[in-house]
Amino acid sequence: MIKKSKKHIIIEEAARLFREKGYSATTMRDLAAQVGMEAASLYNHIKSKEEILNEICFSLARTYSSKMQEVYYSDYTPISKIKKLIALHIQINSMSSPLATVMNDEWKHLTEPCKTEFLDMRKKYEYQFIDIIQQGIDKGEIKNMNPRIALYTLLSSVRWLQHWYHANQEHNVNDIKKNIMELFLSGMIENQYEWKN
Amino acid sequence: MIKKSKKHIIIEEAARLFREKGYSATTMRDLAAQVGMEAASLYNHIKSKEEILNEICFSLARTYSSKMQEVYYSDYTPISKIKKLIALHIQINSMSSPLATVMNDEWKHLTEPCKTEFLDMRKKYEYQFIDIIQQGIDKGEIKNMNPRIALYTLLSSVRWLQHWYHANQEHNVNDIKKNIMELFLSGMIENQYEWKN
DNA sequence: CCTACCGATCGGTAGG
DNA sequence: CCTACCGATCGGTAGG
Repeated sequence: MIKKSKKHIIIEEAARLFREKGYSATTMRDLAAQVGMEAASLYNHIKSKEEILNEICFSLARTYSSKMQEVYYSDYTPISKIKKLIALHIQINSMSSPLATVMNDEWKHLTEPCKTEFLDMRKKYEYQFIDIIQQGIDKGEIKNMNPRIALYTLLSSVRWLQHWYHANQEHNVNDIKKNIMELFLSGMIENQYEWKN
Repeated sequence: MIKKSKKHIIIEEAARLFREKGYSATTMRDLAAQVGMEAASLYNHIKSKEEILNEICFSLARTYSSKMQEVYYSDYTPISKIKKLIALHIQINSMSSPLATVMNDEWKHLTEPCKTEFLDMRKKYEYQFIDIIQQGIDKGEIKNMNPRIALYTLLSSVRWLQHWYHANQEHNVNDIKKNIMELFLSGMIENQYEWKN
């Protein structure tokens, strides 16, 4: 991105407002004020409020998808693939960028046919992720667990990082990554402690 | 709850709509249609749209808080306390009730002074939960990890259950509870498998 | 619980 | 990029 077009700036500021107030509660006049122009002038750069949401959701969805293709067809072991994907999610969710929050929380305001297209992309991503987990189970690297439950729990678990961007001073991303990875891969229990009842 | 007052019904239907379309995008006319009356008639039972959101958020917040007091001051070990609290979160998030989703996703539309009051309740809850984890670490039951990171990851990880209420046929709640508990307590890696690099 | 209606504000357009 | 403005719809009220 060599030069930030006005459109680009508008979308960035919109993402910030959508994260803060939600898509529906954000008005074009809010956005115009943020960018420093009148509401009517926004329409010289964007077609509609809806278009902005589309651009946000799909740009990030494409990032996830292309990274998935790269990992899925690589030669790493299933565990290594999973680690790479978790790292990707942590990275994206802990960036100060509001894009992740908006995609995760506001996609339901997409309208057809974009909504279906978006959900299809997500479904494919999840399908490939589940397949990697299943391969890990088949190879004996991963415990025999329900791969869908494991996936949803994994993806869900790193979402809180979205809301933590303001406190990134306390721990850096690598610290957090290490903690979460350890938690998922080998659990929180000390090995010598007997907990099952 | 012996008899469902009209107010109770209105709040329940509102929660369903808020979950589906979001608080801001849900209109009082949508809600009126759902309940089977005119928009103006709603105001014989509730004071404002805002009041509905308040009731939803605080009723569930009180449920969490009172359960926390019960667990926090009990004689169980830290690990057992954590298991009880995770079970509570799984239970609430996997109920078909829309209350959990609304509280989690729409609290930002609360207005002052309710918003601050709500966040204070949440802060206290988190503080007590972190304290339990820290006690587990001090006792050597739990690995030495950052308790705040562990907590947020834990609480975040069960949220996907909210969106899964429609597919509850495939696995029952106990199945899911077992899977998630195992994942958190001892991880997804087979013990004999060497993964650290 | 309804009809009738309010002031405000919404996303967006016309025309320059 | 602005002024001026649009039809629609919002949360809510008056009065019965």
